[in-house]
Amino acid sequence: MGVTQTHLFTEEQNEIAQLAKAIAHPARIAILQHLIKTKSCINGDLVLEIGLAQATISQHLRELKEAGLIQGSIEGTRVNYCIHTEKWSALKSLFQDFFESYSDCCDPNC
Amino acid sequence: MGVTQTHLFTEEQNEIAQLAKAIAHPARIAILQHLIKTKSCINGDLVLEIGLAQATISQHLRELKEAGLIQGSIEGTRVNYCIHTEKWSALKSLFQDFFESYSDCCDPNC
DNA sequence: ATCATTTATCGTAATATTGCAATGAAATAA
DNA sequence: TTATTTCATTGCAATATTACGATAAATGAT
Repeated sequence: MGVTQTHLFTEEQNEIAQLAKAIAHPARIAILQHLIKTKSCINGDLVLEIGLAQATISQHLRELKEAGLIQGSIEGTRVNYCIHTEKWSALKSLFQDFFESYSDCCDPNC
Repeated sequence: MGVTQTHLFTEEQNEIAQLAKAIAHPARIAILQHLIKTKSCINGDLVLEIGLAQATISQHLRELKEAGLIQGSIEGTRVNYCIHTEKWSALKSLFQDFFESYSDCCDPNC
């Protein structure tokens, strides 16, 4: 026990949950917001911006990368991360559809 | 260690992360979808619908209730859960704003 | 009152997440 | 070459999550 029973659920349910989990930490929200604001940034900037240790930031970056939400390109000794536009759009649509599946069905005009 | 450093982040970052965490499990997505489809339901229905034990479903329902996303009303020995409309709308707006903060800033037309 | 039904809670085990110091790896600068 | 800088990875400790059996609490039925 202690492990999510993925096989019990649909692919969509698992996908929504997994992407929600990717953004289910304030540090990762902060990272994404910083990436959006500065259009790109590096690990070092984030360590100063957020108060967490370098190893911890790196770990959060990896999770966001594994979820496909960001991508990094190496520039010398630095790494330039930015939002993965296509994945971001896909996430937006997926969540939008999920949230609207409620309001749509209860909207008296439909 | 092992505990999220909430104090390092803004209230908004913590709120988005916390709500994302509330839906960051396929069982809770399945529960919400079932509530939306049937417009209301009870614990027992969900145990049959989803393959998890009654205690586990009850636990997930509590998490959704604590996040404010659903509310339950007692009907005899049963409990009738439904989506909390206002909170759902708030969640939708919060996520919509977050997702659009990227596309807006990168839209060449703005 | 007794029993059945339904949901919540408790206790516990297995696993996952969070955070960081220490160390590695890779490029640049001296 | 020998530092220095920057990021990734490893290993570990603390805490959180997931799941379920057992049990409690509350209502309704007999």
